[in-house]
Amino acid sequence: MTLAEQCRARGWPVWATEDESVVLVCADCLDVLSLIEAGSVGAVVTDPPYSSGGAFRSDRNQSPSVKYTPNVQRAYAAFSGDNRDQRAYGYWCSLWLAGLLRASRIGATCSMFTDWRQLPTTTDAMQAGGWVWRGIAVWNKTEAARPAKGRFRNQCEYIVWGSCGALGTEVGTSTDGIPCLPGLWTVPTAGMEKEHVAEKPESLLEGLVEICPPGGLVVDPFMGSGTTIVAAVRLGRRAIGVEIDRKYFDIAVKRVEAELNRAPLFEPPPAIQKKLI
Amino acid sequence: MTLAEQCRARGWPVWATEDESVVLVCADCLDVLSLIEAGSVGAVVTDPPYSSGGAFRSDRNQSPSVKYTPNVQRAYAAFSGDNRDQRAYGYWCSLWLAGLLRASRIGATCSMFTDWRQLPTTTDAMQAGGWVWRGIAVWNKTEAARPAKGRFRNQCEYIVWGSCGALGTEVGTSTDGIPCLPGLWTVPTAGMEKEHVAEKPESLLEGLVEICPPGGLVVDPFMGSGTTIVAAVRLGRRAIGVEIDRKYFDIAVKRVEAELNRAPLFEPPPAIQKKLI
DNA sequence: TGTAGGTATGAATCCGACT
DNA sequence: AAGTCGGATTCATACCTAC
Repeated sequence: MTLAEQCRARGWPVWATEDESVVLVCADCLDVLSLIEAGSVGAVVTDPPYSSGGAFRSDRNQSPSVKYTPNVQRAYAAFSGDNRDQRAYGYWCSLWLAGLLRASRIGATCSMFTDWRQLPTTTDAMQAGGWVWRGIAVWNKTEAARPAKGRFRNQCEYIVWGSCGALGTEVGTSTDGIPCLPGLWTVPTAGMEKEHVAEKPESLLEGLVEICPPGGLVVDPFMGSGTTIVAAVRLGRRAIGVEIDRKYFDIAVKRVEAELNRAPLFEPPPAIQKKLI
Repeated sequence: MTLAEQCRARGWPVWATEDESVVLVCADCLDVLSLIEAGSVGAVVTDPPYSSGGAFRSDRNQSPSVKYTPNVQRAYAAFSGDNRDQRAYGYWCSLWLAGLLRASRIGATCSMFTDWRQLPTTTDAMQAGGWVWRGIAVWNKTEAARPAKGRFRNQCEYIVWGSCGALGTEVGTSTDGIPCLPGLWTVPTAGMEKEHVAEKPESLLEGLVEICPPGGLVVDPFMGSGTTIVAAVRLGRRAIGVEIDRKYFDIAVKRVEAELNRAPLFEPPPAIQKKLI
């Protein structure tokens, strides 16, 4: 049984292309990961809920859109899984990271967003999940949440990345077709038409998806509104996306359908910026 | 007895201006910190040896210039204290960080360089030393990183920063005269005439020193070739620098003397770039 | 002044050979 | 032998030299 068939059999909403080169599932990722064929994944690219931004349980218990954007008029749907404390966040991350490792081939990579506050927890969790921690890439948002006198602006988010075992040396783990990738992207968020509080720019995700060999399988267990999957489709990678929240799942399906329906001859996708210093 | 007098009494090489607005000491910083007047420090800005760059003790035991720059024609003098494993590095950092906290006034800040590998250890050590961890600033070195196919370039180093208690709110901790500081600096190292393998660009340190209130006291317990002290002098801060290696201490003294002897009317220091996105 | 080509560089990393 | 050592190798970029 294919992944889509197994998920449908469990009663989860599923959207997939006919050849299942793209499969989107609405469910808890911890339930789905065990169904992915072992050794099939080429790259994990994901942006989990950070569970950051509050020292106390009551702060974290607020709905995320209230917590992160208190003065913003636009209302975002609440998203799930953003209410763990730092220790629990680490344990929880190591759970799904371990599940993804099982599904990954040797030499696959895992790239995962985090903010400054959760960065140490995230590197621990990645290693606890069995991945070899390889480094940190930086996303320069250019805008700080709150500029303040006498403080350095926290204007960056971070991408912690690692590999499933050796990188580009073992049989079948060639880096052919993968370029040298930048370690820093400067992509402003200003003026983005966001569907999700934490939505990332498409050009940023295109840069990250490039670490997956062409034609390889990209997995995003926290799909949100689907930016990672759109980028993967655009760059000719296969993709699996999982999202627990029905509202965001529906948004992601729409965006991925729209991307697949683009007529590439008349409206080619924007060139990926190779150099983004 | 003044700091310089106390250090001379212990037989350590000392260089100081007459008013002791700048004091440089050649000694182990752990021995010197307890002599600094409690509550006098406005900002710690430092770049300790990372003890990075190798999975095995034997790798770290190589001379730092072999470890970090094996193909390079030019040879740098060795520097001390670069051979601790990750746990020992954390303990050692927390020791001198605690010593600096005692010497700091409420609202003082500590900014400390680290690389990706030691970043989680560094944030732990800063908190263990009693500082309130406030964030991470980023130094984008641009071209300097070693590129590799299928990997994100490690082109950034990180500045972990924190405060001695409350920041800019308690009595006497005003942020008057301190601007909103950037959270990312893009400063290439290419073409730098370096005296030390790990020497940082002067403009970068000028940016960091700005977090100290004008006229305040900047301390660098790992002075190296003295870039932090030069930046502090240039921006009108008082400064204490400590360096254990005599060779680098002598270099630092020369650079600081040269900076103090500049005729500011005829050769003004380069304007500090306020905005370095 | 402009272009092309060669060289030096990087706060490493990897792997085979060895003890 | 849940190890250790040492030498080969990585490639985009800046800079230098030649034309």
